[in-house]
Amino acid sequence: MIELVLPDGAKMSVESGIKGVEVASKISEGLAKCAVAVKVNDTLMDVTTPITTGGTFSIITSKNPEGLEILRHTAAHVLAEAVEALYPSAKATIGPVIENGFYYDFAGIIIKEEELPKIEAKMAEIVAADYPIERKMMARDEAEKFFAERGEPYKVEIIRDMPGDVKEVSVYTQGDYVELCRGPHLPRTGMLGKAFKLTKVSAAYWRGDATKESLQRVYGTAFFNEKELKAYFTMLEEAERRDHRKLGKEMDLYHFEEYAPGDVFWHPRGWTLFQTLIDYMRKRQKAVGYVEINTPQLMNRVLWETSGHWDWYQENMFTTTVEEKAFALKPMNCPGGVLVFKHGLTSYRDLPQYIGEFGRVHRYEASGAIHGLLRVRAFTQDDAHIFCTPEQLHDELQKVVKLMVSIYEDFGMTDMTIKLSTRPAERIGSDEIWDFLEKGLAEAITDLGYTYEINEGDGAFYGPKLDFKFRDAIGREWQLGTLQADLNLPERFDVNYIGEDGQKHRPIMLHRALFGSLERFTGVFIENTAGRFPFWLAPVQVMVAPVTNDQDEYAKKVLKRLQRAGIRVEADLRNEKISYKIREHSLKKIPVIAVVGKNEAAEETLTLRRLGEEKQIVMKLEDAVKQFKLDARYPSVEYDD
RNA sequence: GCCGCUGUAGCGUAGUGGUAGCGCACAUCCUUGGUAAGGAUGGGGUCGUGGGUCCGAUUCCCACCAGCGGCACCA
Repeated sequence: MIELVLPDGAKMSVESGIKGVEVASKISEGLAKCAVAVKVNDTLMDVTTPITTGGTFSIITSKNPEGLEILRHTAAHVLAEAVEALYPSAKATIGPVIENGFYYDFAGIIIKEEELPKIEAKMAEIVAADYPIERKMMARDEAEKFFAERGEPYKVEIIRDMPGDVKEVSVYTQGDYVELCRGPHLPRTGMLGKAFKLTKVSAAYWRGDATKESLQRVYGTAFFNEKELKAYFTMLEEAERRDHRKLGKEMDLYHFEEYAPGDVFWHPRGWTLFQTLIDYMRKRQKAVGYVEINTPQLMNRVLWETSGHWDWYQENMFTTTVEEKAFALKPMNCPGGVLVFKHGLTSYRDLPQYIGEFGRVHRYEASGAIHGLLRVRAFTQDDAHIFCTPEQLHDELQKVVKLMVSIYEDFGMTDMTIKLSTRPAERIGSDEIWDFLEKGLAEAITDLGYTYEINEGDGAFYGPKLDFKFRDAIGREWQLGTLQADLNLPERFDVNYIGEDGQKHRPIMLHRALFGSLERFTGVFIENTAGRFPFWLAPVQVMVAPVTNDQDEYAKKVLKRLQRAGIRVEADLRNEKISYKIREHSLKKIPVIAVVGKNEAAEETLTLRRLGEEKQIVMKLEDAVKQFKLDARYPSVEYDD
């Protein structure tokens, strides 16, 4: 006999070897019916696997997040069975659960999007057949032989590559289909139900390695009921409406041309937004001691060889040769910053130094990587390099993180994840330096009460980094802010400061960008706000709209008054009905429409309609000016008045 | 870069082996209307680019360019 402790603390004594589903039916038959899996001592197991050890015990149903993962994992197996049935040349590889669904990768076939309904129909047949899904253990060499005979070379490779101490593996059978898998799974294919859908096809590399063969990936998703499935697709459709590429066109912010793939043509309204972001950042940075520099776009290749970028990234650099001298467009601002710092001698008394640059950099991104404003070939970083002593490192890192978070809060962007990227396999600098810097970054974050995830081996070649990631409309993660610690560039460029002892010492260099790329930040921000910018950021803050042309003179007067107050204002004097103008400027997401008619002209007032609000407010012109001036102020910036 | 898909006016789209429509936008005129589309008329297209097949190609084939979805990459 073994003892199981239920979630409510109740203890249950059962014979060893009992199945999870049998335990469930002891509690209630209903529970047994909807049990997806069980959890014994934090290990998930199939409901049909004999339980031989006592301990904590819980039943996983559709209510648990683990339940949904198991459902989707089983859906992936059903997908694999359907594909192998429909495409005899298909070889199954792997099919994991991912956020919002699952996928399965196949070798030996090409599947087009229009073939997905056919596969879904086959999956439905497998569900209708309601095969029991059975787990059994196989000796490792037996399993290898078994899958080799079934013509599943990828399964064989997976078994071969398992660690040496693995002696047996689990396989799952549903009908004639057999899959190598750790499990657990739904007890029967019928439990998958109807709430699944294949969503897209794409290519993927075997084992994520671009030098290996290309596989056919099929993505899908599954839920416990059709209502949730439908809600998921509704949510996706709404998210697509927030796509910055769509809103960028609708709001007339920017466009691209074939002549310059991945390089933005900013329109007046988009550029105003862009410049406002820079203006805001400049004020925030100035307030905490940053200075600003500007360095050349094009610098001699020798500089990039010194910095190490040539060795690492020459494939991704734009280069040109003039009079037999090779130059490269800067892909980073750091060497420029280093040269400015190095120009002259710096005393320890003058550290730390905060040297900022709104630097435009060019990187030849792979053609398939370009994505709207989120991944471009020319972008502007709100870059800064901080030179400090090792003793100052901890404080300086914390200051950057605090400033970064405060800035995101001003934009209402609080849903971020912080990643610590550690030393890559190929790098420069000694292990002692990496140890010191990785520890410094980790402590800076934890000491401030934030948590981070580790991206093993994902650091830059010259140092570890903290990345601040945000999601776009449909949930893809994009890195915005970055904070990098670097002892290598100072070494390579022989950067020094004069210490108290009169000797030269090596400073630590921090690289940091808070927006990261202004272009990317703009894109993510558009998607986060669905284009409804706060007043202080809106490219056009107020649109003056006369009811009839009789009020044109008053409208012009209002326009001039607001312009003089520094408000970004336009007047729509076209011969159109007021409802037409309201509609048009609302669609362009202009925060305030100031309607002026006969009454307003007579009384020197404005009737204000704020975006998204039905109610109208009548204000004296001068009161409105005061209000707009307050609304236009940047958050977290001190104003003297 | 890899695999698949797409490319028709500024934007959104229909369509075809016999050189193209529609809506919005734009222009002119009528209308001067108080909170999400008033009406009429009109201009605008080498159907992504270059080759090929064909009597004839925007349509079929090939290459290239660009975009989209993933993968790989991302200092």
